[in-house]
Amino acid sequence: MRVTLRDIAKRVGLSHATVSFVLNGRMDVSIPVATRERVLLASKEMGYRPNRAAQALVRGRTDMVALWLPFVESAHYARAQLEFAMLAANDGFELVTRLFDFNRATDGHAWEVDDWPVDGILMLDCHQPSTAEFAAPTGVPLVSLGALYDPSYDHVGVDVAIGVREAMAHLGEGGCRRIAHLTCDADSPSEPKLAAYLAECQSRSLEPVLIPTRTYSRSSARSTVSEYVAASGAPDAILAQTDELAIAARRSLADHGLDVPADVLIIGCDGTEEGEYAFPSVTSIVPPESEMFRRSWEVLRARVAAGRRKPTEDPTPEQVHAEVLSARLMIRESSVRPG
Amino acid sequence: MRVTLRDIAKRVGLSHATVSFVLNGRMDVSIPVATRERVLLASKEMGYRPNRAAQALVRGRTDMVALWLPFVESAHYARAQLEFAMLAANDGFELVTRLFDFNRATDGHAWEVDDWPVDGILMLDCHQPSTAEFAAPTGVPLVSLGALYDPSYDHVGVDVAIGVREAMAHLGEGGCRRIAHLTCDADSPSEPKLAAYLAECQSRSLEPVLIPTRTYSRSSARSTVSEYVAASGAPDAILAQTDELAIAARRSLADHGLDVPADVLIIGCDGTEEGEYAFPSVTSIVPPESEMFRRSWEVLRARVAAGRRKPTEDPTPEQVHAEVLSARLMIRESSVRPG
DNA sequence: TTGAAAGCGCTAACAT
DNA sequence: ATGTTAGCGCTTTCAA
Repeated sequence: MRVTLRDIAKRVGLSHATVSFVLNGRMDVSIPVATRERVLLASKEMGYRPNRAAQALVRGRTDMVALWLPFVESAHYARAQLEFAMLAANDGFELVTRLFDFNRATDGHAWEVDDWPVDGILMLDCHQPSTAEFAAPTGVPLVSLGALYDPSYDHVGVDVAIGVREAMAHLGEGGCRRIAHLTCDADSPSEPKLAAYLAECQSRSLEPVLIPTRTYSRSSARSTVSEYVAASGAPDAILAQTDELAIAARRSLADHGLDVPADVLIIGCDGTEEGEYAFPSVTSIVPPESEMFRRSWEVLRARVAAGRRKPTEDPTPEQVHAEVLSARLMIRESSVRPG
Repeated sequence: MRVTLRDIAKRVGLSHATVSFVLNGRMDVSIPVATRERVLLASKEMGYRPNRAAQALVRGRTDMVALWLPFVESAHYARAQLEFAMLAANDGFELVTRLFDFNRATDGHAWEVDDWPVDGILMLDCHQPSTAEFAAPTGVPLVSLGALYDPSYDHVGVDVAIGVREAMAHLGEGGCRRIAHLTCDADSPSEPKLAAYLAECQSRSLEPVLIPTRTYSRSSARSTVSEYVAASGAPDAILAQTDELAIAARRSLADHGLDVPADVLIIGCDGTEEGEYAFPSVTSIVPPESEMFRRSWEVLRARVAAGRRKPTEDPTPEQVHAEVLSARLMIRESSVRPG
């Protein structure tokens, strides 16, 4: 059986309450240093581990925070997970990653339903009609982040419009007129990259060309691009929704005997290492990842801490933290005509 | 305040115990269908959510399982996480991913210490002296998996030796004599790929050449390979510990004006999509990922379920589940001389 | 300075 | 068929 507070109390001849105070380092209760040390020692010797469930039950919090991610395998999200895991751990929280499968969630399939409660939620690129209804009712602090953020919550968003503008200008300078957008959200005109692309087409008097892929997988993008090229010939350039998609497009073009960047220019998004090390290296619209993660965590941490204050203290009026960073174009080989 | 069992009980005029039985679907207690329905309805109407902490406290389990991963950003691990998240969810468990930072852990820094207890642990590629001491004492069912598995636990390991042999033979047929191994574990002769490589060198009378990179990052591999090539010239082929490292090596060779596969052949490991879509596509030693994940989960699930049986029932003798799958060579462009 | 006792929300044995 | 009751391990008043 596991060591409990009472076991320690018995060993040192104190009440379990006293032991609890000592172990929680509560200096507001005056307990002789000697006693404290005896308790600490015994606790160490007996290998005491607090029962987290019992603590959570009585404290009303779990010291866990959730990271919501789209159900997509991507280096961008893997990176987020690593960074947030460290940030959270530094502040005594454990991070649990939850993959938000929109296709299922929108079925009314109560996805979040059985998960452990968390003290805070980080939502990365999760802004869908269905998202909010899972988060809102719980009253848990929530920070929305990424290019697809929800401005009605605290957010540290990313504005991709600038990056897209730079990309389109860059491609224009490269002599491209027929610039296609490879996207998995062709039917969601509010998707930020798509919206920015369409706006740019308009302002530059270009005909929008959408290549709609069914999923975010490379294989899906490859076949979609392939079909498009077979049917309509290659565009001058492809602006892809992610680096992975851009790389898949590059492969697809190669299947058709077309070279990048000699025949077609390509630009991706997210600034992944995969893109950086690809051949040719992929020009990308890159968000300030680290800053976004760091800022988001700071905001969430503050909210969670505030949630812990006694109701009496300074109930500042609820105000949404609104912060938007910019994604900028990083030019690499895939968008620069050789020679 | 959140709805509790007692609230429901009050509403329907029953005791909270009865409500608990109904909500837990316990058919061994005979309760009229009509009553059951009243309870269920009230529970739904009132939006009842069980308090997970209270349940965990009294049940002695959390319905969470942990996935331990090396603290490395890799598509292979991202994939594992996705698959296990689904498998676990299907059986009513929540998956929490824990990144095992060996460098810190070995400091005696009690890493696992403050995390939530879990009902089971999946350890992927985590076999280090320090690993076991975190897992063993808890008595939690544990399945070790991956190429770096711990045979003293239940395991669904992967034998890379066959794949490495195939790779070396393949390179030999390609006329390679000087085959270098790019690895992050140059000083751990027990690391499976390294061990297999060394054994193959011996049996094929080749001089082993190690290119030891400091971390699993592409940038580290790139500079290490670069230094090696600058100092000793390019080898005939490079066998890399991971696909990511292989791709970094390819970039590094390009930095030196060398082509793959014309000048140098390259083989990676893990069979990632990144490798499949790279230019040239990367020949890889690929483990049967899906099968490994599926089998591991089945083993763990069985152990967890067994842990729940009443002590009286059939205490089968403890026996380690030992299963080892084989990683095989998948030949793609990077290891085939053109023309 | 310390201890007794209540109770967090739930489960499960034991009564009725 | 349903209610009563005793905890699970911990935090936190309130007394002593």
